[in-house]
Amino acid sequence: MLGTAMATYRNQDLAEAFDELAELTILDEGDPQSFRVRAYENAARAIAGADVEAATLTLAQLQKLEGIGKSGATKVRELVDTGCMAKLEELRLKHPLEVRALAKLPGIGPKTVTKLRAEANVHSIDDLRAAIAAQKIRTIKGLSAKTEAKFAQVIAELDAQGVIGRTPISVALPLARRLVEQLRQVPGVEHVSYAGSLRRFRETVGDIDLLVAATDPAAVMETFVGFPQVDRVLVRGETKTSLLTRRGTQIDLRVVAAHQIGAAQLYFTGSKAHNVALRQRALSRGWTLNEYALAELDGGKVIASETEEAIYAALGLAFVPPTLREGAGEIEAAERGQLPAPFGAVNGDFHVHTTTSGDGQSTLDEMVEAALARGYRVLAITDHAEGTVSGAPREAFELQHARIVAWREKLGDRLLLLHGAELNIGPNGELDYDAEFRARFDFCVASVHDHMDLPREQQTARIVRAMQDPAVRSIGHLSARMIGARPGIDLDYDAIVEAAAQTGTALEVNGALPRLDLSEEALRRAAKHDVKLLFTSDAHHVDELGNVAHAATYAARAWVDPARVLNTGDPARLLEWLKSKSS
DNA sequence: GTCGTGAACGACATATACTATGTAGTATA
Repeated sequence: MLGTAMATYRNQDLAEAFDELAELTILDEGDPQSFRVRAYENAARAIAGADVEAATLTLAQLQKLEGIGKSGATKVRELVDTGCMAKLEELRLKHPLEVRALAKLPGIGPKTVTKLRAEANVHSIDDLRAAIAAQKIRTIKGLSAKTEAKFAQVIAELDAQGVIGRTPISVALPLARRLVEQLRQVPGVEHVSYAGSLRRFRETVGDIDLLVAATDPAAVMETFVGFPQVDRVLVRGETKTSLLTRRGTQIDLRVVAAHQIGAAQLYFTGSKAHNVALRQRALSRGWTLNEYALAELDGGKVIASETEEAIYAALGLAFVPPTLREGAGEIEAAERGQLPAPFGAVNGDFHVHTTTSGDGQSTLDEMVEAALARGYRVLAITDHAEGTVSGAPREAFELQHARIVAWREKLGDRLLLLHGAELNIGPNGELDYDAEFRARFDFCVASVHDHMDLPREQQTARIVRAMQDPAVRSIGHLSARMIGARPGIDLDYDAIVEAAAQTGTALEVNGALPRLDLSEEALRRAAKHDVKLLFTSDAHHVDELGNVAHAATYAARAWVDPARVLNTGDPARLLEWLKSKSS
């Protein structure tokens, strides 16, 4: 089976193909809402949510899936049977990756891309830089010097964040997990993992490093280069292969012997600064550390190589979690046994949407069942309030309240089910509904969804004002950034954190991968005040409840003290805080 | 491109605000 294209198309791969088709069709037709685009998106959703492997279905069976018609079914079969979809290939040629990167810049949509390509010969971000420098943008009909300046600013901001040309973790992590799963299927493979900055949980990654221990490296490489995600192979050797995916992410695969995997993981996880420090430490003990082993300088006798734990232990260090390996004092802390304590298990979620939100995909019942299955003690249902596009009117919340009350009878003490809402924070700190209606909720998270360009003072003031509302218990995705796509709003973090501490408002660490918000910077600032944190999923589907783990992993990068986090470990602290709003 | 009704064709269409331009494009959960 392996080595043939047929065995390798899982529902996720097929759904991705239709999502890509939708993305390319938006560019092609210049309309994000065309019926064709929506049909592709529906098809992607239908396949992703199917409870059978779509690749095993016939044309007729495929068409029985809601949202898949004749054309979609034919495209699925074509891709599964031939390893390629003509329509997709055609659009990829027409709209190369560089063009798609252009379309992802904030403020630039499909229409502008078309105009830039046709009238200024701009086909990439670099072309755009040159056109701006040459003042060519202002000569295009419908654009002006003002637009030109806006484009320049957008590029400058993304450059400052260093995200252009890097892959956001929201793309890299699911891709890496999928590749790991695929490589596990290869005969003779004993170990597969991802390393690099992705394992350290950085927001964006330059490439994805995969590590394999296998008896037959050649077979691994052979299978690897035939994966459906592959666009082209950059380097191919016996132990190292690099390739580029169709989304433009570079993947490096390295094959090592099973007994060397610990040293390899350590080396390829980095960071460089961490590795340098470890190697110096090894030298001071008369040893040498490389990607194969920790060994004696004289004679080369191996001290440790099979696990990272053994290598750290041999060096007299506590195990350093990958998230802390940045060369920022972690070695010294590990030596003294003063690494931050790990977070306890997450015991509740405080940012969860259901189908009451226009964009929610799981029902209240499904969310409650899933929370029970996860062993939660508390669950706050927080659907969008009227201030956002997907928001629900009062009546919908009243209806939901009745259903939540009914659930409470069944739940008893097992789960504290809170009726909440995600309130929108207006440009001046206004909140949805009125104070009387808001007071009926058990838990409100308030967050910013628009007016991203206000000056710092006003952004800060709107959030501080929201925190002063008696109904507001936490602030959601504080900066409203989208990693790699949109910078966060401009905020005076010290003022925010101080106000949060004063009002007893928790700050959410939103674990949705495109957000990871609080940012590391905000988390570090929060540590200076007595501010409480909540790890949340922002789940719109039961499958996304696991985002809380991302929040925890990410927060670990900022050396967050577990005592600051309300919803991990012993629930007593959490339950007490819930009763405590100061006003 | 899909669906449903009736066997070929029409319905489907977040809504709203903002920005830059002077009507269109983009962003938002």
